[in-house]
Amino acid sequence: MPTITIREAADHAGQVVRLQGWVHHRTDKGRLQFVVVRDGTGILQAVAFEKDLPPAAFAAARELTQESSIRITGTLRADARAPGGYELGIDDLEVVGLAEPEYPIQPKEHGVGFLMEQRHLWIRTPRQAAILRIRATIVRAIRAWLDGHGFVNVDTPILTPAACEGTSTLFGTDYFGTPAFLSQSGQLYNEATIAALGKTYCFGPTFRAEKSKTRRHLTEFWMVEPEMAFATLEDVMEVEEQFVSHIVATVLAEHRDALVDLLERDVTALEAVQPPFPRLSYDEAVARLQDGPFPDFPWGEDFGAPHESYLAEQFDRPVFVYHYPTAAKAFYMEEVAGRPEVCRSVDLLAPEGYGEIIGGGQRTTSTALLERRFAEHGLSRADYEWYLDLRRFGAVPHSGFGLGLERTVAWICGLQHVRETTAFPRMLEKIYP
RNA sequence: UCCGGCAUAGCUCAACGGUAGAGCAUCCGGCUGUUAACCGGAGGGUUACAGGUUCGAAUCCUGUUGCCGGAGCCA
Repeated sequence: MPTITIREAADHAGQVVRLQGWVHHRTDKGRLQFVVVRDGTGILQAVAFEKDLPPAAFAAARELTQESSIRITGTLRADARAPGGYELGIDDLEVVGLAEPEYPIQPKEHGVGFLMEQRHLWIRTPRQAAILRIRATIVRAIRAWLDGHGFVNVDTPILTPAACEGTSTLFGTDYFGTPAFLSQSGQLYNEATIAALGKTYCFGPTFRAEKSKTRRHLTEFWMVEPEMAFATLEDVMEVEEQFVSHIVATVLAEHRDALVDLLERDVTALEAVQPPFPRLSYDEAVARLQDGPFPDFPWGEDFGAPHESYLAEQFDRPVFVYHYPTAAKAFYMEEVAGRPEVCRSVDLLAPEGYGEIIGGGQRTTSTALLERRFAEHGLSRADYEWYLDLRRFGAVPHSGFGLGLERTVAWICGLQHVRETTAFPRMLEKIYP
């Protein structure tokens, strides 16, 4: 007798099979019990008639509580009355672990505050499980595309001696008596590794101790940061549009049903994500804002969420905004030739109000410019001697970007908040469970 | 950190100055086709906390805490 998973149930219609999983829901009809089983791959209705089971097994079926783990055997058959079209006619049942009564999460509406407190159980629900599966697919697509395009995975340290960018707040810790910080970016390190390997990327957790409290912020999130030697801003945009399109196409190919059925995602919006993406200079973007609902938007300011949403709304696919004001961006950005007030940076704004999912640009090769920026940003030059070495010994034009995994998952899945994109989100003042 | 809102049974909510309630969940009973089943019964509360106003406060006022939404900042 084969032990099957629910995903492959249709292939076993007419056969006697074994299935193990958790009780998602039970309907007690007396001498007839409906047991809806969840096994991590799907959901299947099983039905136990008293006459078909050993008396002890049927008695156990009558006592099943929500989320009890069970092992059942029976005949799998097509039945239009069952959700999903297939049903398991139980002929024996074994309780593996009887769940205590009053499982907190019911098949009804709950508040998000309550669900986050129960996150360790909430992830069992089909919708949450589907999101985590899609996240895993996105991670795989990211690695597959980069690995297939000559990038070498070089992971960078999480414990770091100083700020990478100097702007955001860092989580501090003690490193054998000296202060250390949790990394907020691996980029600076990969500016070093590209001189050894050409094209590299790091992909791991990133920490920002910002007091940010919005639907697009986590204090711990994952970021993939590709970096390329001999690459310009224009090169990076071409890479980004190919890369993002591949990620979206992979999810559509593997999870269309989950997107439509469980997440109620409008997949036509995702199907539009094909290269090339529209390109807008910061100057043009500001002009659009001023001609639109933000006539007083001052040139030089960074965009807020409403501005990003307005710009992104005008296109059916992600849009690049490049050549931001130098003052609004990180210290390592290369200047635009002849216009030092703007820099060779580029952000990628996702459609449908999801905002910036990628930030990137061309890094400066000028030690003089870096030394000036350290002073302007209040950074200690001594912390960055190694970074200056990269300019002293064979500097090349180089560029890269960082893609926020959780924002990308939220966008592709059509979620209202990034907290559902990771199993155990870390948010402002929230670290349980 | 700032602005706004909310806090009543395990959950989702009602009661809005006059005896604290419902649905779901739980427990007991019934039912051979349920789809968040249905029917009958039971238990379940320091109305977030502290103070104040009042004959009387879940309700009005002040403070605290927590949560939700948004902003700034960022990916």
